[in-house]
Amino acid sequence: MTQRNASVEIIQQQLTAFARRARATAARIHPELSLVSYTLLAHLDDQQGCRATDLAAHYFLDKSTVSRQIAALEKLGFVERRVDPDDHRVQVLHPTPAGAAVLSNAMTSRRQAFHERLGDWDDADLARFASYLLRYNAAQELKG
Amino acid sequence: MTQRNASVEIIQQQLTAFARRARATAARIHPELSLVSYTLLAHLDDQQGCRATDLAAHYFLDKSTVSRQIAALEKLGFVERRVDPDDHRVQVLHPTPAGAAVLSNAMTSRRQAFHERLGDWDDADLARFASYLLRYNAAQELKG
DNA sequence: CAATTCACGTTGTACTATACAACTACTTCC
DNA sequence: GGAAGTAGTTGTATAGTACAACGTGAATTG
Repeated sequence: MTQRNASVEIIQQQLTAFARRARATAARIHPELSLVSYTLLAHLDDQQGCRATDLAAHYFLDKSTVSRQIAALEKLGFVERRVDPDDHRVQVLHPTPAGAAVLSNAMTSRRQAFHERLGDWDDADLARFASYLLRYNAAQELKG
Repeated sequence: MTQRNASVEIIQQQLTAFARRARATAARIHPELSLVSYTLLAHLDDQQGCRATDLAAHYFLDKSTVSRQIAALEKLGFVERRVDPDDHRVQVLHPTPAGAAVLSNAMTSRRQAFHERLGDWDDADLARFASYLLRYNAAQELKG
């Protein structure tokens, strides 16, 4: 096997191993917010509100999945809906203050966990790792 | 925000994005074998047979989860059990020829998909990316 | 402008992956 | 030989997901 093939094989295995653990890890570091809820809520926060359809498109989820996730977040009081006055079909979603607070805690826990795991990396390696992941995912999105 | 924090943030986001898509991607590249089935079967193949408990420990899964996954793979005719003659509690698991065949197809598809995504990377970057992922996951396993 | 088509979201249904707890069957150790 | 431990299964519950059918409102078009 060439060096190149060996590298690809390792990347594949390691990304797969990571993916398998991600949900469980998320549950451990912020039990109050699942990986998906966290992701959706973070997107709402980041975008200053958006539509369910946008979330579905962005995360390759079915609109019914998003609908249920949002319903759950709403039931927990973390998200609120505001009907778009220009188009009554549309509900613009926003984190509530409680949602923003729980998100902020989760982000802090996540950030801390990642900083711990990456604590002994030097800055140049971190920057390079970050750029590789960006590049990898960007390619995914185009071809996916 | 420091450069270092920015890198950690990106790593976190990108790994999370990857994880979210991994199952769906696996389903697309090899519909006949889910991400988990694939992983377990690959492990059996790689280890030349092992016990359910070993799989559970290795992948941080509950033994009941492994039990059901293996039952499903057995039902599909991809795995067989051989009671360990030295310890009748133990079932040593092996891929069947059919299991090895389907695994081999799935591995080929995966490999191809990864090679495509990584096609325009140069060898040095690939090798470095692989080493970063190894390092990241190794740290996870110790602290996990 | 009325009728058709389209877009947004919800609900019914089904399935997969997962965990925890209770259980059975076997082994080991005192 | 009985107590304690280990391997695996089964019952039960939950999360996340998809697809299909639907309701409702918007846009287009003949």
